[in-house]
Amino acid sequence: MSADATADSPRWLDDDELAAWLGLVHLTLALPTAIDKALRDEAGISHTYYMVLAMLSESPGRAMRMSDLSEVTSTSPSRLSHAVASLERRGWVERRQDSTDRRGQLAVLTDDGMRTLERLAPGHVADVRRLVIDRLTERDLRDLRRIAAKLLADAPALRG
Amino acid sequence: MSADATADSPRWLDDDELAAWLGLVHLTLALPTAIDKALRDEAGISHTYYMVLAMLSESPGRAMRMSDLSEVTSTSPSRLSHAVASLERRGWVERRQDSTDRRGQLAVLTDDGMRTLERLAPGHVADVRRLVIDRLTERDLRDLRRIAAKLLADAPALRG
DNA sequence: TAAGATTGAGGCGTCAATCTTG
DNA sequence: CAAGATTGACGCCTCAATCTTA
Repeated sequence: MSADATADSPRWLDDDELAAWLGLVHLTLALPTAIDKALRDEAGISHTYYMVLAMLSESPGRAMRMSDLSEVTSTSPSRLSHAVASLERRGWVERRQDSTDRRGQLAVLTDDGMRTLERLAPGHVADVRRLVIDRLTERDLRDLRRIAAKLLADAPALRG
Repeated sequence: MSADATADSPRWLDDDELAAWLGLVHLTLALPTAIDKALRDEAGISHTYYMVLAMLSESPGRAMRMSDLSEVTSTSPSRLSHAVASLERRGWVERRQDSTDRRGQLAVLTDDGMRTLERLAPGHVADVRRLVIDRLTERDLRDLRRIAAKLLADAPALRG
């Protein structure tokens, strides 16, 4: 990190660069806050927890290995462990040993967890539309996909 | 929140909308993590704390009212109180009563805080360039500013 | 030795309650 | 009563250490 930290003359950001950066910063602060609050009011869980339920629901057998689940949710192994432990206490997820590799653990969505997800999904999608999708044009969405893909691609620091 | 939560047929996201949304989600998860880690390794503070120091440094007298500081850093009053308390313990910020309105508190950047900011700034800007700015074209930056502005403008849920 | 996963401690943020001043 | 700000409890995330199996 910070390879230029000791350089004498760092290249500061010009006005356009700063505006883009600050826009992105405020977005990364405000958007998770809004989404988290909506889900917390409805079901007492964060967006990360919601994504765990959602990813499991679309996986064969409603089950995934912890390590795979960790990747698709952009979550560290430790964070995921805590999250699944918390969801297990609520009865929405169960853990089983992976039969093919005894180091692995499988997270499985319970019927109760599935019902919770189905109860939350419509409101969540409505929030996503209201906060993001419906505020943007087709062109905006295309540009957003392109920019996000560029920033996430081949960026060790921004991916697992 | 979730005005359509009880609707029978929510409008689900199509593939393009979902790709844009998930791109934004992974960005809002990965980017703060990377920026936080860099600053934490250097000085033991989060990006939010860094922004507090940065905003104070550019204010007249290196001072701002808590409520104003709260707005420009996209931070709740409570969160800011905790942050300034923590920065005060490190000796980087001090608090004073606002002389014009005795309800108000002024956060003031100390000399030590200024030195810390000057030590961190070059590395931080280098990180921002490496992770974001230098990966995007002029056109990308223009599109990013436009999209961020749209999402943050007139959105009660995404602003103070 | 590495890979998969967990644990407990400590830091940060939210929430609700509270205090003071306008 | 409203506005500005703080506090303590609780939940989530990071980090480092640990355990088990490959």
